[in-house]
Amino acid sequence: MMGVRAQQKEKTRRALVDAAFNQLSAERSFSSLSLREVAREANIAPTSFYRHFKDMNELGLTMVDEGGLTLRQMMRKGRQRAEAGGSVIRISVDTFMEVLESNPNVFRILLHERSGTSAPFRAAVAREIEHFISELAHYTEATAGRAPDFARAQAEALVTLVFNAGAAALDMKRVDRKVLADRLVIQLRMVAKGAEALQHKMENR
Amino acid sequence: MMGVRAQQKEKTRRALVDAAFNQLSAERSFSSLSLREVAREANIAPTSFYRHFKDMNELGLTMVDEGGLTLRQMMRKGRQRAEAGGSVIRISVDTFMEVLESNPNVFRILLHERSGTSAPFRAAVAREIEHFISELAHYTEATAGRAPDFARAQAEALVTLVFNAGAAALDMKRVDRKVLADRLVIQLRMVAKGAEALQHKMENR
DNA sequence: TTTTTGAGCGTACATCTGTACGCTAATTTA
DNA sequence: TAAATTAGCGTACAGATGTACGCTCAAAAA
Repeated sequence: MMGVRAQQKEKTRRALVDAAFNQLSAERSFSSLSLREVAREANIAPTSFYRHFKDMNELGLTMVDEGGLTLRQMMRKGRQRAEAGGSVIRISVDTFMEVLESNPNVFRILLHERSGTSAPFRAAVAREIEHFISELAHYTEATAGRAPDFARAQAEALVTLVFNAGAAALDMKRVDRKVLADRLVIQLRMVAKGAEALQHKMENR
Repeated sequence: MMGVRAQQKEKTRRALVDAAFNQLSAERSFSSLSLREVAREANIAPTSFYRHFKDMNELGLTMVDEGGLTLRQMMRKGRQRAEAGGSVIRISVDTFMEVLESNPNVFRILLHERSGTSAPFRAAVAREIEHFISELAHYTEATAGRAPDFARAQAEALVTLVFNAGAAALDMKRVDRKVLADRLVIQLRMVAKGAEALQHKMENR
């Protein structure tokens, strides 16, 4: 059981993380936030920040980990919906777009730091994306009977296309997102179809 | 004919652009450069910067435009090589990897500002990428007989995969790049094959 | 009860930033 | 030749940043 003191500390820590997430937007990346800004938004003195994080990097990495987890949990929930029947691709895309709409800033930090200037950040984001890829590769291997290497390449392509579309969607209004989602579905089908065709070609030799 | 004075001005302007390009690296993005840093590297006083650019944004947009142009020119040269025969996909990928290796910073600014915090930057990068996509869509339409909408979706997927691989390649050593390039070729073939299959499916209905 | 711990604060400082302003000196124009 | 233009510089300033240091005072440990 947590003492009064530890509870309060956790509360402040959350306030810091939330403050940072809330300050993210299309015009504001994590790396452009200053320690003082985050502290201000969380209503603590700048120097108190250090009671919770060594520096801004540590806060950022926490956010990436937390964000990746959130995203994966939501996508997994969506996949359960797909098990009821219907196009897996379609349902996954729709789920993804919903996640994007309700947690844009979680996606933003992953998206932006993926091509950021800090190697640890890039590695952390890569790790999160890797989770998506390997979950998907495993799924494809099992249900479509792909060879492991092939399943991997296919999954990577699928995730790349989805992430990229997500980035584009962030800037868009709902109507345009719909068009984007439809096009994305077509592109994902291209990859799926093509992977199948290539696999057959290799087997019949 | 340019007077002595205009020549000198152009030279200094170039020094600024080059200074900025040279300061880019995996650890340093354009948006993290300060006006003073760039001026220092170009050996002019900070305040002289304003004789050439309104602010850092104007310099950055110049770099994006210039970079996009460079990239397209190099890719076009590569495409001529492909006309001699061989796999278009393979040759294009190899060309791209060579371009990447000889102009990493040109690619870096496009890559990073694509998901940056400045709307004008994002728009400028999107414009450059759009050039790649429409050149490719036109090519696919002509040589593979795709329907326009389909060719567009396909080209978009191809370019997305290539750019994404490029981003990954920036961090890698030569050996790993080779593995990456091979996988990229497979992914691009998936898209090409799949687009073909989907197109046939639509025609036979 | 007494002692120790530690979250949060306020002050302070060195460093860096963008840019306003006015000058110089060389080129260009008249 | 005389006048106008302008690239580049030096000085100066206000604002923001990260963080060192020492204090307080409530909670936890002894």
